[in-house]
Amino acid sequence: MKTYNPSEIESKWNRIWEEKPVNKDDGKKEKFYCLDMFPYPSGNGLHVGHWRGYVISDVISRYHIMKGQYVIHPMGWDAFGLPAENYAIKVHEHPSISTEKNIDNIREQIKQISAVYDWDMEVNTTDPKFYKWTQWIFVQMFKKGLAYEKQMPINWCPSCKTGLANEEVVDGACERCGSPVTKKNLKQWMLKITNYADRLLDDLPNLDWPEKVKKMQTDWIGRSYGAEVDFPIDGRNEKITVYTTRPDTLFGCTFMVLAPEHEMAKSLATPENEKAVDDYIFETSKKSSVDRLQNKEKTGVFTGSYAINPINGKRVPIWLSDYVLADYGTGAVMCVPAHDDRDYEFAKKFNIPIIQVISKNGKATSDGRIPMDGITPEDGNVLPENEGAYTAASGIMINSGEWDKMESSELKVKAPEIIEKKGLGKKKKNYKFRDWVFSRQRYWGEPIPIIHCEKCGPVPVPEEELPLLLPDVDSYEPTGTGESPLAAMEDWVNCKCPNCGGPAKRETNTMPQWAGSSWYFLRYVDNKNESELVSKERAKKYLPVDMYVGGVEHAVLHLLYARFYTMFLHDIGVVDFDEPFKKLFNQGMITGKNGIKMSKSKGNVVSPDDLIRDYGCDSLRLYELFVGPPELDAEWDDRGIDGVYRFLSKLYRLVMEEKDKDVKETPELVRLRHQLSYTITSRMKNFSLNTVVSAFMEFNNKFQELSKTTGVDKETLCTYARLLAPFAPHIAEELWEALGNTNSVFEAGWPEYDEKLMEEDTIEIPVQVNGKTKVVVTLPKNVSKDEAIAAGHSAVDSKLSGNVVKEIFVPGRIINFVVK
RNA sequence: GCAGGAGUGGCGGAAUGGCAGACGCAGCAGACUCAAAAUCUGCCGGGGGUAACUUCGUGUGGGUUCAAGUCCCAUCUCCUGCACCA
Repeated sequence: MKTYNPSEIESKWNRIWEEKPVNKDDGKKEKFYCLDMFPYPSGNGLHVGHWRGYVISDVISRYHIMKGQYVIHPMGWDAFGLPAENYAIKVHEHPSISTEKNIDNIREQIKQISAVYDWDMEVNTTDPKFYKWTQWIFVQMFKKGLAYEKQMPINWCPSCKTGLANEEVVDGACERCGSPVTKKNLKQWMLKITNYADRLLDDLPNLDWPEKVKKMQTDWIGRSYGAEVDFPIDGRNEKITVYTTRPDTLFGCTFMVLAPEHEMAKSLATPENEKAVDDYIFETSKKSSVDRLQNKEKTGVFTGSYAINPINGKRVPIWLSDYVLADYGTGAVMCVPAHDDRDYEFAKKFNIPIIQVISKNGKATSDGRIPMDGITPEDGNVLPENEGAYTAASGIMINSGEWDKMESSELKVKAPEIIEKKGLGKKKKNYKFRDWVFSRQRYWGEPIPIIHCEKCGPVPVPEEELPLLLPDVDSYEPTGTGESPLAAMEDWVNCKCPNCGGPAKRETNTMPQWAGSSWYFLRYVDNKNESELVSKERAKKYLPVDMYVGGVEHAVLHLLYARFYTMFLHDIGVVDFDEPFKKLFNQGMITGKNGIKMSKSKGNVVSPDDLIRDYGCDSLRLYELFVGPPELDAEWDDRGIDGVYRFLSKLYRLVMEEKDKDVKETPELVRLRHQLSYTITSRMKNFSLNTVVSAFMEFNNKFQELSKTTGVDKETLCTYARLLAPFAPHIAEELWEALGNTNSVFEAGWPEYDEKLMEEDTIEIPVQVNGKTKVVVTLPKNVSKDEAIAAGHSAVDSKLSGNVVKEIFVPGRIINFVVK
């Protein structure tokens, strides 16, 4: 008897599939686009954690092939960017060489998964034929005014020696290397992603994405509604505009705080406060953003100047404090200590009056006047009833002049308009997120296709001259000066203005890694097109992506950028949809022991190579699924793979023993067959891939038992092979062939099931006494209540002590006697 | 602080309100073997009992229900994300 030999079976079927692909577009099939987040070709190669997402997406792809669809399942390389360049520097090899080597290496590793990738569709972001279009998109954005230059302090990673987008800064540190991020004043190319803020937000509810990711994008964009209010400066013909989401509390404003970076900060200082103000501004400028974030203890300095609250004409002191952010809103806030935690803390620390303007329980405080510790109460100076600020917008307005007795929640909505009508300010919508800093001062990226002309300003490289090739340089290491290594290449930098022909200089910054990944998924389906990014016809036929599988780490970076790019390409007529990914699935991470992330430095990386050699690809695929629910993190344990290997060995032996026996099908076998199809199909639909594997094992155990008695019929074994095909494709093909079939199992279609044929004649029903199961009885499936109760009594009467006060029978479920 | 997720045997994990621990790993005992590996069979949450059986048991405390891992209220711990955004 032949035993299961995975390496023999797998190389055989890999060869056959190479010659006769199982996934074909006959022009009639419905398409299904199943996409993986493409990897950057790191020098370390793949570990079992990388496999997980690829196995999941391949199972989905093969399932859809079995369902009769044409599946677009491509793979490519996100090969520009910092990781690739840092690796090249480390191994002293030009990034173009090291990247190519790494791609060749990873491609071979990915092929070991035996996924149905269509390698004719492969893309590589560093291929000039690809980045021609990355540059083309930038030029289109420039023409539409969405790409613009700005001199400003940006996030700077001193270790990577480049500017970073806000999205790339996590807790004040570089997302890549973890170094604390500093500020550097640089002239930058920016993309006006904020123009798309509302669309990026408002589309989210329609996407079939994990709620977590939608929430992260919502928070990141951070839209808020409120008002800008103008506060005249006392004794000067100037004003300060503040942004507030709580204009309803305007009467409670007792001071104002400006960010130390605010342009008026210095000029507001009165002579006697000048030194303190200067010192404070200087101290703040020295702090890193990490320090500023971590130290939540309020600090501040009084400028000596006052502003006039326009609603009631009261003078309020103007302070500076670093808890106000310069780049959000107007960089100045009105402070209502009674109804804002931060303002409350600040007021307490610096003894500023606190005036309550919302009564929580709908009543004004009884006497309305409670003196505050250490200060003399001014007229109308009231403390909140309890410790701390009352921040909810619900309750009745008090101490608020004409607004008294109004409901706070209603006023909050109406106030911006009231303020606008009174000419005190205007309605305003604000966003937390900023335009996208798009320049990188590094070598290994797409050159930004812009020429700077003294006369004409920035001029795009003419489209027919694209791609603008990344020139070969002697030294590609980052300079750290804020200039790209390209700046040193005078021959390349100096050029003629395409507009006026005069002397001009090329832009020397490159694009961020995200540039290519923001649109690569569009290119797969038309990757050889030299005249268009993607043809209308192919875009219509194959796009957008139906299922996107990848890690959650890209929730606000890649996924937000890709949506922005797609919306833009929609707007200029390249594609006719504006959301790229209909459905998103985030697989959990595979970690080493104790949940520690797999990394070379930790020495806990598990390579798939040895496992494939010892157990085969099918076993590893199954174990990647069996290790736990696909959306949760899972700890890798090498020993677990023995279980799935034993399962496949037993299954193989079963089929080899049963196939020539000519076993007649029995009602039990028919029932099991349909139950199997039903179980696998429904678990597949629920995405419960770990329990799919359990179900295969369970049914295999049942069939092992039956093989000792009635045997297992061919039809049932064939059904098993078809169901197994998306999960363990090689052995499924082998068994399918052994069972006498001459076509591929992937041409056999996904097995249907008939719920009627799944039903058993008898059912097992637990008999409970006071909810505790005492015994299980077997009854006919359509048993009546009376018969069931009678059967229940005869089964447990000997154990009943006391009177039965209630008899419960739930058909097919339970018999329960309530006894007193 | 806010939001989301999780808490079940030695371990990974199963359970449309209806037999808690499926399936697998590890472990124990046995069979085969000169022996080992592989394979096969049985056992495998805690307490009590030779056993039939009994009792407790899904982070903790309450509640709803004939019946709760599952629903409700409160609470603790861990993980993830966001965090002075006015």
